[in-house]
Amino acid sequence: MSASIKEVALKAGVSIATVSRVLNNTGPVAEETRRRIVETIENLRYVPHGAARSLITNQTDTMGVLLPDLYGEFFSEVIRGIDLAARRSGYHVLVSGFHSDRAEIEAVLRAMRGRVDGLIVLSPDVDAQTLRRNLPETLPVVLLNTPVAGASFDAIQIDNYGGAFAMVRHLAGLGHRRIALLKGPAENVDARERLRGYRDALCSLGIERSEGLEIEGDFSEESGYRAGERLLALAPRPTAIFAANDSMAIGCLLALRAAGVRVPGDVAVAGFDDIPIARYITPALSSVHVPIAELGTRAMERLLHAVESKNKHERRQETVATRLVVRDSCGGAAAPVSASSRKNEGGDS
Amino acid sequence: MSASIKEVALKAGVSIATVSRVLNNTGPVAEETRRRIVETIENLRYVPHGAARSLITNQTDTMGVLLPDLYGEFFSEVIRGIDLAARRSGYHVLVSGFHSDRAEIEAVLRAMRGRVDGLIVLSPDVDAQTLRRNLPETLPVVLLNTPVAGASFDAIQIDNYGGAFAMVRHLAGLGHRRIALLKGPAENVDARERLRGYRDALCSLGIERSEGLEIEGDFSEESGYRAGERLLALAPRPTAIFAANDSMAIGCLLALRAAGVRVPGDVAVAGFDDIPIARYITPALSSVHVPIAELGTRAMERLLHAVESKNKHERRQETVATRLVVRDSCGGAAAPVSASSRKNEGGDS
DNA sequence: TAGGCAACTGTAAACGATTACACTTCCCCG
DNA sequence: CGGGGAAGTGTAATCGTTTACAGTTGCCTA
Repeated sequence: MSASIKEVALKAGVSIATVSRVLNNTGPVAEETRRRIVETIENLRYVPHGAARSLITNQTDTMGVLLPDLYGEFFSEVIRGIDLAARRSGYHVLVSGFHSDRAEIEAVLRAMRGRVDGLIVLSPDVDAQTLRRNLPETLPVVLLNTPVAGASFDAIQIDNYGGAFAMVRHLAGLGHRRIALLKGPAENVDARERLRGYRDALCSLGIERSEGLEIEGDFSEESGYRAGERLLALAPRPTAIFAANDSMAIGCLLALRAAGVRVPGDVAVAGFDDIPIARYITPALSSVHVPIAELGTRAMERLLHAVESKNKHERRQETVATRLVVRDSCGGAAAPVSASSRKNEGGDS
Repeated sequence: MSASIKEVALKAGVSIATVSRVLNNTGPVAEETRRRIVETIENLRYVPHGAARSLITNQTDTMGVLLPDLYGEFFSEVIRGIDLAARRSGYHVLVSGFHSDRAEIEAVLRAMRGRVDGLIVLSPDVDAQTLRRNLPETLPVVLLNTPVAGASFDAIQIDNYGGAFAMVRHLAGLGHRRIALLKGPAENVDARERLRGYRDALCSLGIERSEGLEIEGDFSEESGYRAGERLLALAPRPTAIFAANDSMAIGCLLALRAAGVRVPGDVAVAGFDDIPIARYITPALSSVHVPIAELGTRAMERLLHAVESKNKHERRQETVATRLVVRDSCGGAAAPVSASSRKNEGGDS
């Protein structure tokens, strides 16, 4: 294996304590000695052993990230944001991704001991109990887009509510009154919040809500297609369709196209997430932009703060603002509009 | 902090050695004693300390992944493949992503000591020298899509050559003779190999190559757009355009659309990578599909093998096959065709 | 000139595990 | 009845660091 501090000390004719001192710039070392040691270190290409250091300092300079079984752009963007913030502060990132069942998550959670200084958990499936039970109490944790209520964890979330609210009001502003909603899975928080935003927006506009205009979906493109077909069969057709995510919006768009319905001429369509494809599909899809990387960055910054304060800081729930992106599919103007910027501090859910 | 093995030993009334034995199932332990220890472990919610264990066993159960500044789907897919294979064998994954300059890469490489058992490097910018100089010789390394020639490293690559070759022959099979190539950056290996495949395919078809039909590009959508404009201005227009990646193909498509040129009616267009957008753009883009996740999986499997054999195994260069995906943009048939499956063992480049 | 303080350095005890080795028992077999 | 081997357990060294503590200088000041 590669050289240890002992060998460096030997070759430089000093004790390991002195080597350690120049390594960490702690305590005084004579200039001449320092020079000799630095030189030896370079000759031997010595690098301190991470694990050994961790053992004594009780810190690993590593942050863990726990992800669900997650596809595509969202995943990479969130990691990008996390890694960026982490590296800026000299931390490494240990990812553990693509988990499905709970036993697996528990195993991974436990395996984190002695490996990370903090943890970001992004998982709709995990409950606060499971977390607390499988982690040392002193380990700082930040929940990312994870539905754990209560003030016991730091948490960062997308402003689903505000985004949906803004989009519906935008559609209404274009003159639409019969606005359908393509719902996401009922157990998904994002979906629930978007639904809430939709309903409240209608309410705020004085438009009466109709059960028939809320169609079931599961966030998949296919469910969007089927929903599109069902919406077309409706007695008074909706004039606008708001899908709770872009995949469904695209599926819906395809169904409309197949049926010969013009978008936005006959029906306006909008999505949520602003995935890259949204810009390219014809017609270009209006959507609610979610700053995914920022989500990651914010979570990591929060975590860094938690680590610094030794987890004794005040817990906080943050919401990351979304942004309306208006394109061809809803026939509106072209300028992006700020959608929301709620920031909810303190511990209430 | 959480309990240590010492506390477990104390509470269970045994020595730490015995606890360690039941932990790792090494050596004999009386049934009654084992029961008592297991119980104590669960009561105390004891989990072995990763760093401490690493120190003595000299293994971390973690694999490092070094990535360049990389966007989107490719990134997440490759990580997915890597993580999948890693977890299957009980390893964790330490990512370090989004590096740009070399000094940074060196720093990260060194920081890996004592943190990982092996390393996957995915970086067009790093040379073999830099790698060897900053890593312990005993550390297994697998290069992923990284242009390091020679037999000194394990390496996995995409079959860029075969994919490009197949696509050009497919276009020719549709009757095209003037096939333009939209090149990628000259310093990029992927781009170079695709260029080589293009040229060789033309040659194999007895079509004479024309300098004018090879247009510069840098893999960006914008450069694709500009290239599209230039191609339209050409005296005898090409009847088909093969872009070295999908982003450029899409840019090109937009340029053609803006100019009122019909695709595939007037000009056929094809790309490379088969990014998700390819399916959705109108007309749907023919492309060469790259199994990105498989790339990651294969790299990790190779790495696991290297770790098992203590890095004393035979080095090997592998190539992952690509697959032709024919869609509307080139006006051909609809059935996917196997493009290539070279596998090149042993050490020559 | 003695005492004290600063600068520099070394010794040794941690950190939390694994594991070689040695030590009891106990049982079995000749 | 004695010797040997297996089973069960403990002691202590070890991994590569950091760091409290103590020791040695040398210089300054009273």
